[in-house]
Amino acid sequence: MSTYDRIYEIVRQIPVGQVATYGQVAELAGLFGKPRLVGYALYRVTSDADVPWQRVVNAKGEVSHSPQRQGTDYLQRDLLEAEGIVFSAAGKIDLRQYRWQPPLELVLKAEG
DNA sequence: TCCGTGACGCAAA
DNA sequence: CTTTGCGCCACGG
Repeated sequence: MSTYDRIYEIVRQIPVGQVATYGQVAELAGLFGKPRLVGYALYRVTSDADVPWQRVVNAKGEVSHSPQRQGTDYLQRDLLEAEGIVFSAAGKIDLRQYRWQPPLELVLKAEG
């Protein structure tokens, strides 16, 4: 069970139509204060990995862009809109509405 | 073993 | 609103 495996484990539990932030996923994976690791992990996700990577956005409710992604950022937005998530004119998601509330059991597990 | 490489978050100015 | 600076580290070659 590698660090990245723990991250993927959390992401797999985000329900359709909801999103989590990188920081949130990091905490639930027992990596408080290390949100970058989540980004690094998602960067390595492959299409056959069964991980809904599109449901992870940054703390501002935006899809994070990077030259390295080569268009998958637009794919991410498309996938989310297909799940019913609405983007503002500024390209942002209302986290108050769509943020995933993880089950208490998961939170307690993260706190160890 | 060493090193380059990154989808972030937050506070301050 | 924007720009800095810093924390932080697994993974592949």
